[in-house]
Amino acid sequence: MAATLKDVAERAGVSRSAVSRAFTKGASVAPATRRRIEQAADALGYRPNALASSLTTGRTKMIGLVSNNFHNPIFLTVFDLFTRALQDRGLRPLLVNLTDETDPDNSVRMLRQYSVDGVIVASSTLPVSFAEAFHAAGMPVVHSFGRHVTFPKVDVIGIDNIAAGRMAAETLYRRGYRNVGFLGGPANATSTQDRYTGFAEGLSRHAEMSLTTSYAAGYAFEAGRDEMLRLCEAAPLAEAYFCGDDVLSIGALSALQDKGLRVPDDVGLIGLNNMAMAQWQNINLTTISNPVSQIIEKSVELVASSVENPDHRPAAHTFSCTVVERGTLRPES
Amino acid sequence: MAATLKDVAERAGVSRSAVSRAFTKGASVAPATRRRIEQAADALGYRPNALASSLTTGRTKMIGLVSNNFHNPIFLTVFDLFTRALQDRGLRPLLVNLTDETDPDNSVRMLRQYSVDGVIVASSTLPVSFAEAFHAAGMPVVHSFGRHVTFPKVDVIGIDNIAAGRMAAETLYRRGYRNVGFLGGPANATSTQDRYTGFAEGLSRHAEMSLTTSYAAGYAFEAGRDEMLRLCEAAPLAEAYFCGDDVLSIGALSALQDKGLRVPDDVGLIGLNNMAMAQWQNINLTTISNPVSQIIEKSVELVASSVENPDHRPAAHTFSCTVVERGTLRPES
DNA sequence: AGCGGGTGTGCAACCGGTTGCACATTTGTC
DNA sequence: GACAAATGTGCAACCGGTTGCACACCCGCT
Repeated sequence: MAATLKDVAERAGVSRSAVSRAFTKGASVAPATRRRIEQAADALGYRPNALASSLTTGRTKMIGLVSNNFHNPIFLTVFDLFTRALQDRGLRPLLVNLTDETDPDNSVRMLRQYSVDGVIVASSTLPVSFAEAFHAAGMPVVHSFGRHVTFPKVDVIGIDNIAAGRMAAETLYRRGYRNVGFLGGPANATSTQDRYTGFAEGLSRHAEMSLTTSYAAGYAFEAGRDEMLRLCEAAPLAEAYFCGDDVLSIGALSALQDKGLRVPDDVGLIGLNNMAMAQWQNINLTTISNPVSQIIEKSVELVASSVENPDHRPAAHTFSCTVVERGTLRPES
Repeated sequence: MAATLKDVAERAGVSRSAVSRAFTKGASVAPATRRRIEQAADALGYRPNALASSLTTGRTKMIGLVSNNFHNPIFLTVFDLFTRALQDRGLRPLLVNLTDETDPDNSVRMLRQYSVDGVIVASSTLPVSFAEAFHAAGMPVVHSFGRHVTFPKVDVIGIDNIAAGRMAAETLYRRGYRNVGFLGGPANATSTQDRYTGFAEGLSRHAEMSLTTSYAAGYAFEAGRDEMLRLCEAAPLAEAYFCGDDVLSIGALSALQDKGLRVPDDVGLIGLNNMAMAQWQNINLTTISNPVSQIIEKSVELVASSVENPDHRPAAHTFSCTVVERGTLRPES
């Protein structure tokens, strides 16, 4: 069906090598031959087969994009930015949806079979070992939104969740809240753990602060809502909650509204991520920004460069967060 | 680095063909040989290279997933379901993000170079001709969420937007609204056009209905909000609006709340899609359901089967919508 | 023992490209 | 005009698999 190298070569009256060279940047081809080849190629609608050439060049220009966060609205932005950043560099995202899988073996095997040039693991919940499995299988890999560690085995690009937790603690303290709660995501997610650690540590700097802790079943609206409804029933509420993620905050907000409680007058809320929806005027969530686009830009840059330079030294690339003041905490007095 | 057919063959003391056959379903291999080969393969961690085999089999098991709706929250669900449905059949999604591109040439070229087995165009805004371009280039293609036409050149799977528009009209009529508005998505999107057509036609069956029309700049929260703010300034509002999409409705809702108007007491709203967020209790949007998961299941089934059977007869597969009663329209009297 | 049919395996060509090497041709230099 | 260097092109091998064909082998049957 589709024209091949041979077809073009015959039509142009040259060898297959000549045609191949006419299509590879930097090869030497006489101007006249090049013209003849281009004409023949145009006439036949010829395009070199990327997969066939990958066999000899060892490059497919495909990048595995592995994720498990298909329920958090922020990932719409994440996928948008990743795919565009990759496309801008001529790379193609091969998408892998993990859905509850925590064992990397399947993905590793599959992405090896497809000879991807590199892998991006985009997840704030997977353990460090997940991304390392790709590295062990010989693939360049970066872990975006992953846990910040000082000497990682693979590149990690994200925020320092512990610092973000501290920032939340400090923010609540300065607004005069004393009796506060942590409403985290799933307890086994690294981001939940680190945000909790930082939050608790930040609070402990101020003797008068007290903390109650609970975990939602997932990073999703319903999970946040259910957990907050439970809290409303169970015991007196805290004055303010640090939610492990914006979508949890919004769920919590909905629960509080249902219970007839006003935010921030009765209960304060602060989220994390600053996803697009947080600034919707009917939500107007005070939150901590996650510099998603910087993280993604850096991730793609790193995966692209470690394809070229396989023995590059992995590091943690950490971007800083800032508090975004909106309407779900009382103002600083 | 990675083990190849040859390595396994040498280790097992057989020919390369034997190894190949041991890995292809239905080929005849003596039990004893198979065992030796499997041992050797395990020892070397061998996995057949999917791309190399695609050269001779003509199948890559990759499917191009082309979309331009990376800002509508419903697409998070869409990507989740598509990737899972594809994976369940052993297919791999190669994601293409169009971002403002309306010319299919680039995508067609790229997906041909990667020899994808088929293409899914997932978009409610692209013209019919877009998906047809892949068909013309010899690739099996389905258009999910595309315009319903009676004799399409490629498979179209989605809802009948004209019928959905009529349904919205009828719903508003039965609830006693007489003076209504259409707040559409971008005027050049096929879904906007068809929903408008159906809505206007539905209204015209009742002499006493009157209609005002306006279009938001895109299928996005801010676009809906901005347009509704403009309407609030410009002229007396209609009693109720049919918004071309849930996310527009939510934007409109936010605008109305800001203006101190109550929904549904002062103004009614009905959306379309029934995305997850529409049932969030602080939104609680009355809307028309879009049977997304049926559409996706059917799309994947069709693309997979038209890979096997290339000269299959394309058709429009239309799923029906229903009104989802929630809190943004006054009750039927 | 002889024969027919089925099963298992290797050879070699092929899929659609790339690339080292050898050689021919052009170009530049004095 | 002679010679070296630079440039352009084809041959053939290779990337990692698949597959048609030929052939060897084993089995059961008369």
